[in-house]
Amino acid sequence: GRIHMGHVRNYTMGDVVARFKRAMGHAVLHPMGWDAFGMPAENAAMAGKVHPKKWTYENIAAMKKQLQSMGLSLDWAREVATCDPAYYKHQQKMFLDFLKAGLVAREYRKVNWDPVDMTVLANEQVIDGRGWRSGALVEQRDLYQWVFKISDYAEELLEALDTLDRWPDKVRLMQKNWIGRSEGLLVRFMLDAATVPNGESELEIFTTRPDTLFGAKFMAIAPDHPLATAAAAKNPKLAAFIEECKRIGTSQEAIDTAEKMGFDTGIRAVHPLDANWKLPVYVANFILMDYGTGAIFGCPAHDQRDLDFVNKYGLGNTPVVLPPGQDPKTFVVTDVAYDGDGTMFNSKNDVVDLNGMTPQKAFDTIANLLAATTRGNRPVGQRQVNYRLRDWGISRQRYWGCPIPIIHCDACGVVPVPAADLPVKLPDDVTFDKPGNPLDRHPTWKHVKCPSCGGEARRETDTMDTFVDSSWYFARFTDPWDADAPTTPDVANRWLPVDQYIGGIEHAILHLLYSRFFTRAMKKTGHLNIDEPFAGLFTQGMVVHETYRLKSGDWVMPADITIEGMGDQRRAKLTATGEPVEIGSIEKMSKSKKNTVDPDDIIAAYGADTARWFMLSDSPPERDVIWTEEGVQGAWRFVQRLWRLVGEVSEVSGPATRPAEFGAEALKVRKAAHRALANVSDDIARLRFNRCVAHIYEFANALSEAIGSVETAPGPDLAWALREAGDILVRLFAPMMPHLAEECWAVLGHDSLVATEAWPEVEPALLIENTITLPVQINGKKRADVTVARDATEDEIVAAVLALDAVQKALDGKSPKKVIVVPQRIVNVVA
RNA sequence: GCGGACGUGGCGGAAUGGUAGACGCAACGGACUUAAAAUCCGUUGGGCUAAAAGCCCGUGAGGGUUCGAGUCCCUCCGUCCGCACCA
Repeated sequence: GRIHMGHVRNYTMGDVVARFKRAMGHAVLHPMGWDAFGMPAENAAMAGKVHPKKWTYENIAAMKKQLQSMGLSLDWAREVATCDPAYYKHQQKMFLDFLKAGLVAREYRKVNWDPVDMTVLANEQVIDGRGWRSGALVEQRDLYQWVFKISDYAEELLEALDTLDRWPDKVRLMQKNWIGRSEGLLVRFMLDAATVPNGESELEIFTTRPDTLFGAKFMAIAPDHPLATAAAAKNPKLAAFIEECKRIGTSQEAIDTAEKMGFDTGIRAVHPLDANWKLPVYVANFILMDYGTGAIFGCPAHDQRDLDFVNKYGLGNTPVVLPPGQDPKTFVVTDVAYDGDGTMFNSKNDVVDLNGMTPQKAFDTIANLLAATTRGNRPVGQRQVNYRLRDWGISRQRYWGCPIPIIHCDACGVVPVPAADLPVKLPDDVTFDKPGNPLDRHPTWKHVKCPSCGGEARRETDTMDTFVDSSWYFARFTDPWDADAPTTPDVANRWLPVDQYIGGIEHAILHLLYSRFFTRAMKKTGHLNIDEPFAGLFTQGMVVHETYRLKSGDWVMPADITIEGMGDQRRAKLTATGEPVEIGSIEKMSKSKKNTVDPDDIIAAYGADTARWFMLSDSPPERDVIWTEEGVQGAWRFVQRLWRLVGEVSEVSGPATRPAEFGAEALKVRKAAHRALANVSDDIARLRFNRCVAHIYEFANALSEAIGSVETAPGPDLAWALREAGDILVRLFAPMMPHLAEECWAVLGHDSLVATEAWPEVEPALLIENTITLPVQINGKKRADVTVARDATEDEIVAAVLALDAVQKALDGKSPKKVIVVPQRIVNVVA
């Protein structure tokens, strides 16, 4: 099988990690070098709710100092960490292929802008709820952005989720919600000519509830809707309102506490089903320009936001969907909108009669009616599927990233860098002394000749989002030696998709969705011919640890404290000074909370095998592992025990030739070994490593007992069985504790490496018992056991059960109402 | 607000609708030792009981389906996660 463990930012990562490891003498358990050294700003900002600027420059200074102390220069770090020219060459080529295929666009976009760092924030950074998006630090700007047209694949990405049957439902659901498909209707409302600012004739809205058109009370448009802008030009109060919305709109607190605010523009819209029905057009702060058309019609009775709005502005509501069991004469909506199913009412005029229909039928009726009604050669209403998923903005105003291979020429416009000139490399001599993009500030780097006309031109100074790097590395891995192309399609198609991808849940949406898009884009451009990148996905938990904090609020490392007492009496103090320390919640290991355990310390104290064993044994892999000292010590003791046990086995184990017959003792050992083998094999395949560990403990306990009961020299059959058991035991734990296993394998007299040995074969006959013991229930409660032959008939079992004392006593001479025999499982007597 | 997951001993956790608590940690008792550590043996959900046998109660709370429910269904409580003014 092919397994990708973890998510590596790019192909140079191994090199970065390896070189740091060597340079620092530091064991790196997780390939996080890129985040830690390449992108301190992003990383720190996400982890610590700290403004990135502070971290960027301080961190780079700190990093520089650290590197100097190691005899290395910042230039060296940059060389390693920023860009593998080979990888970026192919990435740039692919970017240009995507461009040619219409998968890339340059959009004049409203972006979230960090005014202090002068950096565009990625979409996800603003909306993902982590840390630093406080209103004071984010403003909206209009800017050119390079985007990948992932929204072209919205439907396909959504539909194909059903084919990913080895992905967790949770991740599929998260992606489904992220794509956010909704079916509705685009409706063109005429505007009352006497009320419009500049002769505008109509307003197009998107709705998923055209069935509730008769409940309409108002229209609302986004503060940055063109109609709002036009109206504001002639209405200073409206302009002030819009300004206020924009100011508040970017702050998350404002959205959380969201008060619905609106401003009547004075414009009136004409109801599409009744030319005499005029609706006021408001500018409202809860309408998003990004979604639909940036305009809605409000039906307060059946939409909570609209209801909140009308209740504030006194516009009233008319219910048009009657909930089941309600009386149309008395049903009213006051504070809670009704968005459920029901029967249409209050929905009839000369044009159409919806009364009595289901909302779905009414939806279709209106959709068909408005599709058939035309104005100016276009239908008034048109079915439309909308997606929440937006195109992927990849432009970053940062140094750390793959340069976008584009040249801007005043005469020729946007010109791709010719293939022969790839890769576009980052300059080495950049300064980080000022905020903003060092590439843009660089004196010479961006000035180039236009490849098309030869005139003066400028390089694109944006670099790519590093998610681009991670979106196709798995394909590159299939043939990293191909110098000419990003992939060797034959090779990639043979290897991919990845059978089992293992990563953290934090990548559930972005990384995994981007990779799925990239796979499609690479298929379209001929780099791959597969549909999905990852056939199986497993999301593993994190290692977490208690946090410790001083009165002053400073966090303290676990290594610096001493813990006394137990349970509620547990108290911690600073080892050095005795100052009391508060024991806090268990959280993801992070540098900011200092609840990390240094891998060096673990390895020095217990060895890597113990660390691995503990992490596997403690919790199911999808759950977080709580790192505890006691738990690790327990694992360590077991390592010692295994070592002794294997030594004992090697002393008593016997001949290499298999005896023809096995006595009872030998058979018992063999059964234990093969049962453990069968169980571990099964659980490894299902990634249930904590159960594997339990089976190995059980087997080791059984083997110890068997050896303990050998008084003198064992007979040849037992000796052979012990030898077999030892061999199986070592191979069972070899994947989990490879170093120990190799040592043990040698002790058992093998010349080979256990790593190269085949997995042992189960002898099925040893898993079958001749007699089975069934629990006996009386009225569903366990009262006794019965031991019968494995192939006993149901009648024989019933007879045996009815003969039991406990059953006799319970029946008290009566015959049972019913006896349920579940073969190989249980017997239940219903008295 | 919407969506999802989860809730089992002192702790981490086992349990295709079929003996609840596998296995481990911690704790307690014992053996070994001058002693400690390590190691080995044993006990360990609660209650009734001197003890054993036996019985009763126990998987967040309440109800339901079933011969049988930790597991399935309904209501509620709690915790965690994701999305969040998406029309």
